[in-house]
Amino acid sequence: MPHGRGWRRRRRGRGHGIRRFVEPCLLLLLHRGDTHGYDLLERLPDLGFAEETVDSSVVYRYLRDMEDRGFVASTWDTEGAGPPRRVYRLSPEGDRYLAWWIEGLRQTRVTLDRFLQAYDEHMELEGHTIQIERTADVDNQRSS
Amino acid sequence: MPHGRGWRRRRRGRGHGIRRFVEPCLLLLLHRGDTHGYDLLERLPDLGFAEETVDSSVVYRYLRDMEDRGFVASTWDTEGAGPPRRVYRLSPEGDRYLAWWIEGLRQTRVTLDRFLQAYDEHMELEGHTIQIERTADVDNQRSS
DNA sequence: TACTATATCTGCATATTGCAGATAGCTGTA
DNA sequence: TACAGCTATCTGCAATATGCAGATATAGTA
Repeated sequence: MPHGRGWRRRRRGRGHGIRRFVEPCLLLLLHRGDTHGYDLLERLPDLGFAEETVDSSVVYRYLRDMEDRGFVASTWDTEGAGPPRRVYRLSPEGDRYLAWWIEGLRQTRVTLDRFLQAYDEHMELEGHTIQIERTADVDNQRSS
Repeated sequence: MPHGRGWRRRRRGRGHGIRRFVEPCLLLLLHRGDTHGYDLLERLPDLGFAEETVDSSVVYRYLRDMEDRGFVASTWDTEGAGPPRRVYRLSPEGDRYLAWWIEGLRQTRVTLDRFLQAYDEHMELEGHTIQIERTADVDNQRSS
């Protein structure tokens, strides 16, 4: 539960949004080709994180975690300028993991659409009711 | 991060899915009319939780929390059979909170669609590449 | 040297959520 | 009466998710 008492007050966590969404994003980016964490971090905004920024710690933690689970493999790249980079490559398991994610996200979209449609339908009915009430009021005013 | 090492192993949390999604569901249900927690719990499956079940503790906690934040108000109903029920009513604040949720969920849908489209486009390109590679192979076989 | 950009990683606090179980009233039945 | 089962609400706990702050290190530039 949000601790904040006020409106929308939520210092940590983004409140709504899809859980663990960075994970499929990283998987897709890695499916396009091998890279290191910092590069992935910079590419994330193109992939859904237009408004919201992802913290670098989250990206690095997911990468390490996915390596532990065998979805990616890393090697050190000491070529070029700057500090060494840990370059990640998607494994066949990671490929299947991405497919599993996509399946889940498609289901999430169905759920989301169904909910938003339920909302719209309810509000439209509500609108009609208000319309009828207003008409009734007008009639009352006329008849009085 | 998921602690489980195996595939899809995730005993708690549903992994993907929309965070706090029960909250807007409860708000919409309450917008349709006042009711108590148990009734809301039973109505939730109609509203997006077709597959997954929501634990009763989650529902009751969100209701109490939203009451603390002024989005709903409760009264005890001791009429009728069974134990007393705490009946919730949406407040004007709760009404605006629902509207805020809807706004966020529409944004989430945009993000989700954009990601899934990026995936589909990438996979289609991938498919084309494979097609070209295969054609090249066939050509090689022919020329050899 | 000091500052900046690149790059990775850790610790902490908070938030989210499933699971287990406590408590209690009412209903039907052996 | 006893007890099983349904209704109804609530608490504690553990696992997970995630933002924030900051540590560490390399290399280029003023």
